[in-house]
Order: sequence, then structure tokens, then C-alpha cells
Amino acid sequence: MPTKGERTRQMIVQRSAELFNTYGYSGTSLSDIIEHTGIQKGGIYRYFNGKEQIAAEAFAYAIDMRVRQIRDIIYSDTDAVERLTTISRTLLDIDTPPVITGGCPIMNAAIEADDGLPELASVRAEAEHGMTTLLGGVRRVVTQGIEGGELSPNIDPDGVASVLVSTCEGAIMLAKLQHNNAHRERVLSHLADYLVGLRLPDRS
Amino acid sequence: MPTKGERTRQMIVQRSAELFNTYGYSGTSLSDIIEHTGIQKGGIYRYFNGKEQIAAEAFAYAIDMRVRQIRDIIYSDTDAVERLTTISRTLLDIDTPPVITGGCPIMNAAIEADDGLPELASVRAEAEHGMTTLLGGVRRVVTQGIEGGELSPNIDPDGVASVLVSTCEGAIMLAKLQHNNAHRERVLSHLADYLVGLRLPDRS
Amino acid sequence: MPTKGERTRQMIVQRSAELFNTYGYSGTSLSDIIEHTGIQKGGIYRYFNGKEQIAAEAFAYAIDMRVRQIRDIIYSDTDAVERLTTISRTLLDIDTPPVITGGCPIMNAAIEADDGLPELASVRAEAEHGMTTLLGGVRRVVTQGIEGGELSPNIDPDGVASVLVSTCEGAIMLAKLQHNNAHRERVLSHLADYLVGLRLPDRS
Amino acid sequence: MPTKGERTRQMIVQRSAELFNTYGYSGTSLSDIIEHTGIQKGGIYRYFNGKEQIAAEAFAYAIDMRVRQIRDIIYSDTDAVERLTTISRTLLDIDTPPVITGGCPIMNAAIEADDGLPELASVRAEAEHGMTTLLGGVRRVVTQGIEGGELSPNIDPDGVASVLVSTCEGAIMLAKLQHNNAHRERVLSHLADYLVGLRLPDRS
DNA sequence: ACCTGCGGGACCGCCCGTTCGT
DNA sequence: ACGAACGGGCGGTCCCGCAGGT
Repeated sequence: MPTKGERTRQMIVQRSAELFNTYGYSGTSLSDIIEHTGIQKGGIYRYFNGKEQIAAEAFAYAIDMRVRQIRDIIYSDTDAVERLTTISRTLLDIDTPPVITGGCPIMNAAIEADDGLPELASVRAEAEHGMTTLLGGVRRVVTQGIEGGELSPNIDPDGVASVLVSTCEGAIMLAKLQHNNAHRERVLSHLADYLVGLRLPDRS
Repeated sequence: MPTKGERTRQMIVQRSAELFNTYGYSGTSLSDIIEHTGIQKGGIYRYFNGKEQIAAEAFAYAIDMRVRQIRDIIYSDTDAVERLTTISRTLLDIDTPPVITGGCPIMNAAIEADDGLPELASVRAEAEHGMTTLLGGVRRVVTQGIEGGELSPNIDPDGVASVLVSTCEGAIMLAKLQHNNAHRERVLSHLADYLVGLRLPDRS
Repeated sequence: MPTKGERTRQMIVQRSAELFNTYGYSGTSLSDIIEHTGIQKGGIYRYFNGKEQIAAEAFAYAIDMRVRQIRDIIYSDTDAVERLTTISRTLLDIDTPPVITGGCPIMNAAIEADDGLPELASVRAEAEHGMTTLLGGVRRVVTQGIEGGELSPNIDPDGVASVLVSTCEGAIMLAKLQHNNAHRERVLSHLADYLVGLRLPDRS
Repeated sequence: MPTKGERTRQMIVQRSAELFNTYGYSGTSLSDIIEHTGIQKGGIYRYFNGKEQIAAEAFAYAIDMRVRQIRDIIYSDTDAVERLTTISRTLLDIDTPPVITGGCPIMNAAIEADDGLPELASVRAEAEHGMTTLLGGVRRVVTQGIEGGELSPNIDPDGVASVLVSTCEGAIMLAKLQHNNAHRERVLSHLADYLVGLRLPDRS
């Protein structure tokens, strides 16, 4: 069992992950963290050297959750189209509650770290890695599908990855902005059609 | 001809629009604005009541540029598929240089204003209106296409709008984050195929 | 006439010089400076980038005052022994009110900067230069005295400088610590005897 | 033999004495003490009520070492001039390594406590007492010398004490600041001459 | 029973957004 | 259009007490 301090530390990471994922780095103040964790500044400082480190770990934590989620699907035991569809559903948070409030943590972290703030350099690396994992995962599933004779060999795996990820991430934001989940559904329906269309015509 | 003060004011709006669109509201300080405009604090406060108002006008200005761009296409004199494709190309900033650095101003403004910061309420309204215009424009083109017999009547205009906008906005971010414009091209190619597929099979 | 801001800035330097000279760098807080200047934090920040810069200028100012005082004596038009005696009287602040409260600014600055605090590096340089000027000034007067036939050629100018400065600086502290100016008088009397003893015996 | 806790406590005092003597009270943090002693916060608080008490005992310890050193000389069995010279040599740390790094603890404690910080009241008392002992010791040796017929009866013991102590303390600082021990030697040479000059001319 | 480890609270220096006189 | 000054809030760090694990 983890020590009490370890639990407190973890709690701080989780709670601030939501804050950072929702309001961004400069939009989240230490006071906000104090309020949402119930831990005072001195207590927080015990575990972290500063806001920067909290943000780094919080973003890393959120990204990691997302990456695990996707990875589980990629290595699951179904055909390629189903796996790609499930990835889309998951990215869109359609079946299950979101892993974290505030939208896709990979995209958010990347946006946040893209402003050139030097204190978010490690976050940027983390986000880049997460995004690479995401894109690479899609690509890998497509490649396996082609090799397994399920998908048409003319398909460009990079293209599928770009389309799938772009569309889902775009829809997440659109849905969030307009407070309208219909965007998710419509986009998922489109993607499902698109993915099915990648199948080799059955010769049987 | 605008007075000198009018021109100064306009210059402040334009310059800060780039800053806000790139670094966000809380990521942009008055000092940054001073630096990028060459106008001192007192001068800025001559024209604006505060950072909030500058941001409001700057975002409005950027959104307006984007909206005009799209509107011009919507009312242009070509068939629906071509207009939709051109909208996609434009959203993706593929042919022309971006209207403003830092990505799509409508999406950025919306993201920025979505955090619940009360001082960005007007920005939020502006962004929502811009996004509605964008989605509505796509929908209108689709509807016209259906009515004109160009597009299949089974098409859901809302669906096309969601897909087109989501995909483009998602790709913009992906491209920006990975510093890789290939995402734009791949997504455009996908959208072009998709849009062509909306056509009624030609009976002739 | 200096601008209003220039005067304010100078006032801040002078007032904080007293504080720093009395309480030291870490013993002086911005609140103290605010209190003693009547200028608020924002107003101070207008002129200085932080406590460090205030301290640098304040110490430099205080050192400079001391150095000027001594330099005036060195270049005055009297014999060597009188000049050396006057330097002693001045260092000891016997005739005139001290140029600044809190003791000799050169010694204080040097002590302060000697702890290895990196933010006081420039202060250290300034203090070193001031001390060098002081010692060098004494040496120069002695050398002139020897060359002019007033002082015995056997005298080591470096020795006189070390003795005069050490004794005065030590006495200042002793007097301050024990709140007893008798130390100054006794030491001055000793130094006066010592300096007279440096004269070449008159052959006439 | 002291108990283990007693030894730990003593070790803390000694180690922090060096820190306080070098960096001063506000320049020494509990973290520094923890680092230099290897004892954790809880361990330190077992023996001391806080930084204030540590400082008090540390300064007292350092002062006491100095005072003992001087007292041993005062009560030694030689003539007055030799004892006074030895006091000077000792104050200047010329023959032996310093009792503690960072300069004369009596002077340092006095300087430190002179800023009016209320938490250093006891340190101030200790320093004042140490300085009084030092001055009184010199005075006593002089008085004994006069009474014993070694020194001229015209001599003012207070004057000698002021001169000797001021000069030595001043030289310590000068040497430390300029990283130049020549000041010590020159000043010692001067003092030796001065002290010899206090002798009654030998009638024999 | 100890004392480490957890957490509290205060304050510091910094910087920002703002107002006002000129 | 500028320069001067304000005041609040941020992030950071310190010194310290108290409760809970060994």
C-alpha cells in the first residue's frame, strides 16, 4: 500500500490534471490547485518544486491514460476495421465517460505546449510522443489489416491515420464548443463508413 | 480617409490579434502588446478600456476575416462540390497564406473563450457566431446542391458540415503540432473524395 | 532640472541605501523600502527590475559618496600628514555627520557582498573598487609625502594604508556596536600620533 | 562521557556556528543546517525550539571559544607587552588556524545582532559581553603592566584597548574582503611597534 | 515512545493590469 | 500619446507544529 504522502501526491497530480486540461497552464493558478486539492502551498511544495513540475506530471499523467486506452484497443483481438472504429469511438468518448474532463489530453497538452513557453518543454515532448503513439497505432492497425488481406493494399496508412485522428480531434472540439454531441455522432458515422470502405471487396 | 488615431487603433487591433491568436488571452500580456505595437500603455488606454476590450476586438477582427473568406466562397458561382472543396482548401490554408498566424481564429477564439472566463464572454459569443456561420455556410451549400439536383437528396447537410469542419480544424491542429503539413494534404484528399461521393450519379 | 521620475528614482536609491547600509541585503525587504520611500510596489518596479537592482544602485550610490569624500581630501592642498589625518577623521565621521547612516558604506557593501550571494556580484565589484580607491588614495598621499621630503623615505605606503584603514574601520564598528563614540576619539588620537611620527625629523 | 543525544546536539551547534558565522542569521536557512549536519528537521527540533535558539547557542559557542582563547593569554605568565602582542596575533589569526571560519565570531555576532532584529536579542547580549571581556582583558593587562612598572603610567588603558581591538578587527575584515593576508602582517607589525612604545624607558 | 514525515501559514519578490495627470 | 504611480495577486520558499507510522 502506498504511503500517505504518496497518495496525497497522486491526488494532487490527478486533480490538477483536470484543471490543466480544462483551463490550460497559464489559466491555472496555484490558488486553483490549492482549492481543488485542499492542500496548502507548503504542502504542495513538499512534493513539487513548483507549478512547472506539477504541470509536467499532470499532463504526463493525463496523456498516459489516453495512450493506454488506445494501446489496449490496438492490441485487442479483432479485425482491423473494428479496431479502427473502436479507436474512433474511444477518441470521441462516445461509449465511455471521458478519461478526463476538458477534452483529449494529448491534443490539449500539445496545444498548451506549442506556445513556445520554455517551462513546458517536457510537456511538449510528452505530447509529441503521445501523438506519435496515437498516429503510429492507427498506422500499425492499417498495415496489419493490409498484410492480413483484410484491407485493400492501395491504402495509405499515413493517410488513414491523419484522417482518423484529425476528424476525431476536430469533432471533440466542435462538440465541446457548441455543447452539442451530435457532432460526435455524425463524425463517427462518417468515419465508420470510411473505414468500412477500406475493406478489400470480398471475392467469395 | 481614416484619421491618424483611427489608424493607430486599427494597428493595435491587428497586431494584438496575432498575439492573442498565437499565445492566447492569458498568455498575452499588455507588455507584449506594447512591444509589438510600439505604443505605450497610456496610448493604448486612450483607445481601449483594458486588455479585455483589446482582446474582444482583436478576436472579433480575426474571426471576421475568416468569416468573410468563407462567405465569399459560399456565394461564388460554381457547383456545390467545388465550393465545398474550396472551403476545405481555404480552412486548411492550403493555397493561400493564412489570414493570421496561429491557426484558425474561429477555433482558437472558441477554445480560448471556452474556459469559462467571464471576461471573454463577448469573445465567446463572437466565436460561436463565427462557427455557426461556418457550419451554416456549409449546410447552405449542401442544401443548394441538393435542390439544384447536383447532390444526392439523401445527404444530411448537418452531417456534411460537421465532418468538413471537424476534419479541417483537426488537421490544422495536427499539422501545427507536428510541424507537418502532410496532414493537411492527406485530409484534403480524403475530403475531396468524400465530397465527390456526395454527387448524384449522373444519369446522362 | 531633472524630471519628476528622475527625482523619484533618485529618492528611492537614497532611501534604500540607508536601509541596505543599516540592515543589509537580506535584512531589507521590499516592504521596508516601500515604507521608507512612500512609493508602492508597482511604482518601484517602474524604475527597477527588482530588489537586486535597487540594492546594486543603492550600494553604488553610498560607496560613491564615500569615495568622493575621500578623493576630495586626497587632492586637497595641504601637507601629507594633515591629509592623512583628515582622511582618518572623515572615515571616522568625527567632524561631520556621516554621509549615510549605518556605518562606512564601503566596508558594509563589502561585508554584504562577501557571503557569496550571486545576486550581489556587481555590489562586490563596486565595493572592491571603492576599497581599492581608498587604500590607493592613502598610498598615494604617503608617496607624495615621501617624494616631497615631508615623510621619511623608510615608510612603507602599503603599511600605512593598511593600518589607517583597518584602524578606522574597526573603530567604526566598535563604536557602533557599543554605542560609544569614545572609541573613535581614542583611535583618532592614536592615528594622529602615528601619522605625525612618520614625518622626517626637521633638520633646521 | 556525554550521551549520544548530547553529542548530536553539540555537533549541531558547532556545524551551524560555522554557517551562521559565515553567512549570517538570515543568510542561513534551516535547510542549510540540515544539509551540513545530516540531521533531519524533526531531529533538530528535538533539541532546539527553532532557528532562533540554534543561532543563539551557535553564536554563544563561537564567542565562547574566542573568549577562552583570549582569556588564556591574559592570564599567562609573561610581561604585558608580550601578552598584548600575543592577543593581537591571536585576534588576527596569524599563528594558528582560526577557531572558526568566517572571521572573528565576536565581531560577527555583534554585527549580526546589531540590526535590531528582536530574535537576536540574546545574541546581542552575548556579543556585547564577549566584546566587553575582550576590551576589559586588554585593559587589565595594561593596568597590570603599569602597576608592575613595565608600562608608562601615562598610558590610558581604555585607549590601548580601543586601538588594539579596532585595529585587529578592522584588519581581519580588510584581509577577508581583499583576500590578502598582507593586511594582517602589516597591522601586526604596526601594533607590535606601538605596544613596545608603551614601555617605560629602562633607567638601568 | 520516538521522530520522521506531512502539512500549514506567512511572507517575499515579482509582475501585471489599471488609473490619472500632463 | 506618454510617464508616473497604484494595488492586487501570482509563484516561490521559508520556518515550523503536530499527528501517525514504526
